[in-house]
Amino acid sequence: MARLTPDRIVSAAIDVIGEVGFEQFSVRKLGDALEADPTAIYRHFRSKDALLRAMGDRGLAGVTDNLPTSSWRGCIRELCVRIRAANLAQPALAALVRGAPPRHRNELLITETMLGQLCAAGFDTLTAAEAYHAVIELTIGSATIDSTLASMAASERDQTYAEWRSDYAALDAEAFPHSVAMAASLYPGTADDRFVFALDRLLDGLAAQLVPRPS
Amino acid sequence: MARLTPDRIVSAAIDVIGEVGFEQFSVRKLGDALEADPTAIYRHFRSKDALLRAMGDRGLAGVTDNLPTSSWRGCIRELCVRIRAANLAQPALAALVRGAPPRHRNELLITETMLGQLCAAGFDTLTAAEAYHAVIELTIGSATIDSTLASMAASERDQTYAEWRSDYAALDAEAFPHSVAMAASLYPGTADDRFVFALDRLLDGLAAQLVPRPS
DNA sequence: CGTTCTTTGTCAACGGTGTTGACATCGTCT
DNA sequence: AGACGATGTCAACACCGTTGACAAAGAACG
Repeated sequence: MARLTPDRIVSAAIDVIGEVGFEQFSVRKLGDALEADPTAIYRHFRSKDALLRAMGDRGLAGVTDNLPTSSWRGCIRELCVRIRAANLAQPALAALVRGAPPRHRNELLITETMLGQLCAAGFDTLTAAEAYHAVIELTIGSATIDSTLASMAASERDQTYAEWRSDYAALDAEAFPHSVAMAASLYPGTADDRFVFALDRLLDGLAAQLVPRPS
Repeated sequence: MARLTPDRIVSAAIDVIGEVGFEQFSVRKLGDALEADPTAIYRHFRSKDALLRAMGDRGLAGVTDNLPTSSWRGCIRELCVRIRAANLAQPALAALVRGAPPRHRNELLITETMLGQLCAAGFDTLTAAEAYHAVIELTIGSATIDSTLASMAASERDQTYAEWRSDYAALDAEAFPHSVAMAASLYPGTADDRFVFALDRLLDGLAAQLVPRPS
């Protein structure tokens, strides 16, 4: 068997997570997949956390490449959609949000791109910073929330949504009139659709900040 | 020692988490704090997850009481600020967002309140559902991201922010011009301030959806 | 009252986890 | 050839959530 390398370990870890899910991912299972002793991984990563971090960084590779630059809104929108997709594809990324945020190269590229677009759009420094944080919080936060459901099979996911809707529908109609009435309409479209709707509304609100001062 | 009750267990669990932190919280330590066998907890909660859920719901108690009803925006805004505060005070809450359906009473009250406000404001059913999900994702997601920093002491937190800003300032000015230039302006105000800014912009965008059809 | 039956606490144990230290191996460089 | 550092292997530690068997303690009922 070929030698162990950080790259090979990260690739295998992504595969294993894809098979057994993030919750069930363990160093021992990773060792099995690599056909190597689990503890050999610690020769290449100081801890499981460091491994997850490296996986996250790989997931963000290329996320700022070839973005549409015709409008700041379109650029940021596309970038956020990609970040979300990367997060959902790599549960390790979403899980890392809770710990101290690692400042890797790809994340820095995201920040640079967004700040550049916002400044070019005409936001003053303070508002640009606020807008950057607003967009990032929505994107990362939403991805964190949706990451577990995103890792489920489509049929299983649909069934979960159906269960939740019927939970709302089964509530006491007097105490929860709106919940019962709207039960069938909750969780509309896909989670991606709902995120894009929220993002577009946020961008609407940010764009409105721009209007009062047309320079 | 008095009998074990769900209430007593939840209270003790909150104390233990306050002492040892959420990551180090375990059923065994909870058993020690209760001076009871750890497995006795399973007579009152089906799993550790169910216990955490109950803790989360207690943190949300009263969150929908006495909300300002003069405007739907003001009401939802205040409600979201309270939800965020509850999440930051209870790390268990923030950790639970992973695929947890809102089954508990206080969570249901939140949903009911928001849906009622949005319907009363004039949103059609679909848009109200989308708006609800948008606001909730921003609020919960943002709280999840900020929960780790929120658990730090103020001085330590400020130092962390200062470190991050100097990280940005120390970047290569050619590759990351905007990051370097805006380093001092990043993370403006408090995390709460930044959340409220994002929430207000999202509500701006949602309100704009309302205008085109004044009925 | 006695006798069931259900609830609750205790104990031991299972199978899992991340991680460490000692030991063996192997490639490389002097 | 010999030394040495990097890498893989193995056993073990200290935990973890959870389960099943068993005992005590009430509650329900004839």
